[in-house]
Amino acid sequence: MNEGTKGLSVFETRKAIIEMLREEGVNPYPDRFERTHTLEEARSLPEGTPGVRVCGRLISLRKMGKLAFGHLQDISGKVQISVSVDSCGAEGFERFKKRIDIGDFLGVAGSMFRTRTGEITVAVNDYQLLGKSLRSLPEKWHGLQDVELCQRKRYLDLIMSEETRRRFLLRSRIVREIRSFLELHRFIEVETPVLCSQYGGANARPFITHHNTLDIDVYLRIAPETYLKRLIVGGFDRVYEFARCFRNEGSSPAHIQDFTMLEFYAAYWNYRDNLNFTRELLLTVLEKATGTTQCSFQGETIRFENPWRIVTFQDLIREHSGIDILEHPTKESLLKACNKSGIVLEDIDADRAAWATLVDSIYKKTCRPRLIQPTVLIGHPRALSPLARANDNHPEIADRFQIVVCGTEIVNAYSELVDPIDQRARLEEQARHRAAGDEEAMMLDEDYLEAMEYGMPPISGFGMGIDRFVALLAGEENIRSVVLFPLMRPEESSTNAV
RNA sequence: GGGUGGGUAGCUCAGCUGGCAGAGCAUGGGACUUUUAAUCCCAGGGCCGCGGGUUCGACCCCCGCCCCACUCACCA
Repeated sequence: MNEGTKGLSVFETRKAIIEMLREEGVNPYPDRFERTHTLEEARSLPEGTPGVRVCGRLISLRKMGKLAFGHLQDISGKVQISVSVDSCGAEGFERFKKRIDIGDFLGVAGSMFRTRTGEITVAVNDYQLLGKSLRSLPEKWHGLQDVELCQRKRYLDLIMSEETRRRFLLRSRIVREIRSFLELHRFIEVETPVLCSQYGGANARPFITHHNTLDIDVYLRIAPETYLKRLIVGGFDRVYEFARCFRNEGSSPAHIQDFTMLEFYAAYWNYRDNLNFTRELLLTVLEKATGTTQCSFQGETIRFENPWRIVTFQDLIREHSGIDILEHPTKESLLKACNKSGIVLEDIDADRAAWATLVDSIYKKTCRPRLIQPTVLIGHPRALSPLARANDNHPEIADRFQIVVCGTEIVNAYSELVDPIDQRARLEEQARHRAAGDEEAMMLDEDYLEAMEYGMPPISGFGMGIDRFVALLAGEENIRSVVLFPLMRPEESSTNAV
């Protein structure tokens, strides 16, 4: 067909075709195409509809002597096209066969008809190349199977996999519905710094970089919390942010270093108000984004509409390990109880770990993996929550809740600590942990403390891992499956190219 | 970081006891006016992840390294 291209690679062959096109006066990369319908819209047009102009990527092609069928694909769907000697003329058909390849972007004009096998199809009487492809697409039947390739070349995964397209469209829809629910409830969307001279709001190690002009090291935020609370001080009494956060720590199916966290803060609410709101938020978003308030995970049906079990740390740990943490108020006593119950806490530095750290690790070890249905966990030790308000009646615990689904924390929320003097004392405590070598302990943020000293109303805040939430609703076990371009080590070829 | 599995053509995958590197899709040539994993005939395409070693001979065995997935540990 294309004389003189025998033995060349696909890439070289296609480049040769581009040269031929240019010689023929055809621009292989034109600047626009007038489209009348998306492909999904075209599919529902009645037979005989004339003047249909659609476009997309040609993803399959079946050529015969005087007739060819293929499918165009766009984000809405696919539609079959037919190009023939009858509809495009002998010359037009020959040029189609010689110059158009699978993978090309193509615009066609024609009318709708139904084939013998009943498929609605565009009978093309004119076509235009809209973007020449130089590489062959992955195998049409299996698509991209290599997980590494799917992540490195997500665009190919998206071209080849309907399931992948649906997954990322779901993510967009979830974010849209969350935003719309918050807007409906008068929350104001804001953007706070990603590059910070102080980091806080969570216990995690940050990424550090350098600001050349100011000649200071700066951190990528690990959470937006203290900035959002400064805004409450400033009078924005309901704020939220979809915050890209960065934590320089290990990766796992549930952890990625560059992730998205939704945080919102509402003045005049306590954590109970927040829990009621959160339930409404999640049920509404689920219903609107997925059409149901259930999802399925590892063969289990997760029913969000059922009443969520509310359980304290103390009761939950007692239930799963037999240990009553309040009967063991010192770490020595608690460690002894663990040994007696046969709970092995490897990698816990028994000398350095505080009582609260032990509690947390007993919970993660014995309880969290078994919390499959949505569970509201309350009664966290105050020491685990340096920015949370202590309970008025039980000052050793925090007014805080977490929502755990499928063994994963989805939501973390509390009544915020708004007392600047108490906050200073707690951050000083954290600073002592830092000095003792705990890299994840929070920094003492004078600027934040000063903001608090101007006065804060009652506040309740909320944080949710968007990637985890989406993965849950998409039935994915690895959050990388719902991140378009997860960070990976660069390939050799791309490092050499520099 | 530890453990397990994987890396072979652009893609999806075979590859026997260590004995010439294979198929399908894709690509090039030919036939074909209702195909849809089109079909039929022919052809081209390989740093078997990288580097050592053992061997007459290594995709295969041994050692080291790189990348990916899962898993354990820390973190959401």
